[in-house]
Amino acid sequence: MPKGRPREFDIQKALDAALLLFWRHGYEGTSLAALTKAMGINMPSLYAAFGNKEMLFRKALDRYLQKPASYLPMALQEPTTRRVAEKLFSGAIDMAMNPRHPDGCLLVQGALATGPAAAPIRKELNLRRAAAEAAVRRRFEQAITTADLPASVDAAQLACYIITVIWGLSVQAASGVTRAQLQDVAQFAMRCWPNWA
Amino acid sequence: MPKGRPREFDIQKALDAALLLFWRHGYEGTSLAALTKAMGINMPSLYAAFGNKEMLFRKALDRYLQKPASYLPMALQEPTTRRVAEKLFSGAIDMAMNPRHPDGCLLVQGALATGPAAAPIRKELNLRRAAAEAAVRRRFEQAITTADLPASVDAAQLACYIITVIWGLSVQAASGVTRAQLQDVAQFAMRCWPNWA
DNA sequence: CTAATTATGTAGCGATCGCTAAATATATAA
DNA sequence: TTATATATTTAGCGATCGCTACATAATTAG
Repeated sequence: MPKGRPREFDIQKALDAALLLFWRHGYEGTSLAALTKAMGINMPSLYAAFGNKEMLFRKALDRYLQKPASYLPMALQEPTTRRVAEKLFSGAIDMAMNPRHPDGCLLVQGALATGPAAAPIRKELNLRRAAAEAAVRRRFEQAITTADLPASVDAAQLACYIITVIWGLSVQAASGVTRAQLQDVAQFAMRCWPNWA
Repeated sequence: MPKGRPREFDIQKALDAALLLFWRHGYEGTSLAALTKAMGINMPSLYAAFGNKEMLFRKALDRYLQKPASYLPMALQEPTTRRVAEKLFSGAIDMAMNPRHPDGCLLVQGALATGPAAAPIRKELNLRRAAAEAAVRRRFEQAITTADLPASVDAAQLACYIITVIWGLSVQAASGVTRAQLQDVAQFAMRCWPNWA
């Protein structure tokens, strides 16, 4: 046990509460007053445990990627690229429509357009979205070497298409569209999967 | 000429300046101080001419839909649904990548996730996005009656797919993706256009 | 025990938020 | 001219923003 007075709150539960708020209201739309209230702690405890608002958001973002958004690395482990794509869509829809947390994707609605003060967070999310697309691209490049995809396919282009549709699904989810509609979109999007040589 | 002291600024140019700020920084990320500076007027003039921040945003939104986002109703006038879809994509990309104004789409990045104070604006944008999708759906429904689309096609599903991809393209545009990449995505998305009976 | 260390609660910092009262300036109407 | 009406300027309102100083409480080390 460390020295000093022990912390009276669960740092993970507090982080989860912060994640939910950032997810629902965005980085700029979430005030520290709302955060401390939802986390059940007061301001000095928040600053001692997480640094400041920006660091708190980054830690909530890490947690988001590890837990609710883990569908993406999971999907990349599917044996065929077609099943990878299908899993990416179904996983994105399941997450964006899970009633246990806000609709949509934190990477998209966390800070898409912000004031100058939140520019570092906006850029961080840009990088994370680009990283997600790069992970999908690498998976497709690998599939070309194993002949699961024809060599004529542009892996980067295919990944950009899949990810673009997923960001679109995230926007739709945040807009109140039904799960069935998103599933129809995903099914439709899979119609242009490469059969071509 | 009306009575009283004449207005010393062009109300349309001021509105355009406000539109650019809202577009780039979102509703919450745009302060009235930044607005008055960019519009070249002071606060009482802004309130006399536009009401308040929310009304100013709504008027900027109207102007956005009439001018930069007019590609959508234009595209719906194309003779065939395939060309409608192609024009929707190319128009969306041209607008979201026009260097004369911020990247992306105001309907998406204006207020996707907000704090409670901006909830009315967020809901307004939800409605406008839904209205855009409904307009595309009606165009496709009409195409079924003229046999440009087979009756087996679900017009609502097709419209939802097209619009979802466009929102995704808007997110990608706001992320710094290149025009060529978006054009590849659009070309790829058109691969699943109905040839089926 | 005392000393050192860490967390909590209270209170409030300076800055910015959206917004407006009051005075002044410039036009038309009589 | 005088009265009326609208716009601009200056100044600052109350509220909230992110953040922190300070005192107090609770633990370990010695």
